Amino acid sequence: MEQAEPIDSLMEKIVNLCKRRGVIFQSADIYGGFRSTYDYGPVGSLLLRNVKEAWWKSMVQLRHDVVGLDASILSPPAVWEASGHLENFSDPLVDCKECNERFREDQLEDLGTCPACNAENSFTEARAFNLMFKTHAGPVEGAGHDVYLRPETAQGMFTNFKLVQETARKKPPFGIAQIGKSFRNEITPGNFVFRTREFEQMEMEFFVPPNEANEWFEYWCKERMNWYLDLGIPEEKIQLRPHDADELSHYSSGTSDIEFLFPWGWGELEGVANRGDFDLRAHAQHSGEKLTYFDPELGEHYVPHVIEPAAGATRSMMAFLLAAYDEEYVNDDLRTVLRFDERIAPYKVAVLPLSRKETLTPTAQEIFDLVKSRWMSDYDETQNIGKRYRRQDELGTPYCVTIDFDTIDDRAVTIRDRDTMEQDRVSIDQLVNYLGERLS
RNA sequence: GCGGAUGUAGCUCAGUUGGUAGAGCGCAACCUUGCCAAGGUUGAGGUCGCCGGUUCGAGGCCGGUCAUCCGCUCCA
Repeated sequence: MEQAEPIDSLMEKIVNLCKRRGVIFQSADIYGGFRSTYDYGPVGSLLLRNVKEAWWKSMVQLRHDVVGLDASILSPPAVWEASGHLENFSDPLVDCKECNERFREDQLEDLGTCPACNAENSFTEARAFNLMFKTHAGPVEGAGHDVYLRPETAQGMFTNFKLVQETARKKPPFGIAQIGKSFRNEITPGNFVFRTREFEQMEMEFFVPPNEANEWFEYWCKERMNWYLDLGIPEEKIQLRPHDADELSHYSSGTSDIEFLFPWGWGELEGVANRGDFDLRAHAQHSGEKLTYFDPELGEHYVPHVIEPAAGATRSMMAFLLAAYDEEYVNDDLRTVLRFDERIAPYKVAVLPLSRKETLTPTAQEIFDLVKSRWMSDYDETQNIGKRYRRQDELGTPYCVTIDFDTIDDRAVTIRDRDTMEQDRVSIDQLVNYLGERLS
């Protein structure tokens, strides 16, 4: 069997597989692509959804002390003045008055000489290039109509803190969780979907009494690490790294990153930050609203402190892809398998009639109807069975159900396991039970 | 943003000194009573990233632009 040229890097294999199998496409592909934006295809949209649902389940559904929120993406400048993003969330840029080239001030070797045209002392004053996308609301463009696309989902939890706390009748320690898109005008996006200007976050703000902040910080670091491990990220590819004092964001008094070992090195999947009372205090000050909690037992008001586990949904999805990727040789043929945890796998079950003969079709349809109402399933009847098994392997489908000519007589099907490649003969009556014991 | 490289079919690539495009795999249809990318037949699919220039003629040359990769820098 002739092999295609081996592709050297794991990233290239992943990008290639993502395009071939409908996981991730570059946006506006037919127009030559648009930098730093990606579209999630038929398989990728399932995968991303599963990552988000696994997060939501562990953070909201299975807890009594966290509630959900879905806040707006557009927000007025006042929010970002209070949050500090208008002031701090920027890079200093200078322009050369001679050649109009633009540079990052902190990257220039010699502040007096332009690297492009060698002009002396030609730079403008440093100006902040804000990383927030700005647009305008209503028909009139200009001052007073500016709105911003949120650069993080967190502020929605802070501005809604009081409403959520009162309507959900929660008292600290409690959290507000949100999944949604955020936008940052990054100067240097890259590494596939790792750093993009439009991305999806999974953030939770956990409000605690000030004296409990440190223990909750430790708690969430451990909890979040376990989430990745539980979903199949191997221990040697994930680490918790505390930030040095000079790395801290403007809002943070302590942060640890959960990092994954990407092919290019360690990269952040999630930051667990101790934001103190920075945000609620700032919003209280700017809005004039009282954002405190009255503790009836202590008989006093206090501003809760915030522990924030903020994860990247899209980059986590890429980490799960990379961690799941596996190759092995079967009969001298390369077999590519995505060994996803079944909760992450795009399709849980594939229904594969052994032949396209009319005698099998009704039964195959019957079985597809049976499984698709419970699990996201695929149906494939083209080409030979071996080829179809390998296709499902590349999508990480845990179980394939095949219908053969005996099925018509004995009402039993063959279930093939992705990881062991072993087969079980199971009666159709028992099929849902059999799969239900193995899938969530 | 800077430096370097690259861009030809869904994927991986080949296209000799300019003479208007090929392969393998994949995909689709049919045949094969068939369980791990099998075999046979047939077929779809490309204005060679995009725009402009030079030329009788450009996938090969020139300019611009968009995108990707590597390095620097930076950053959830």
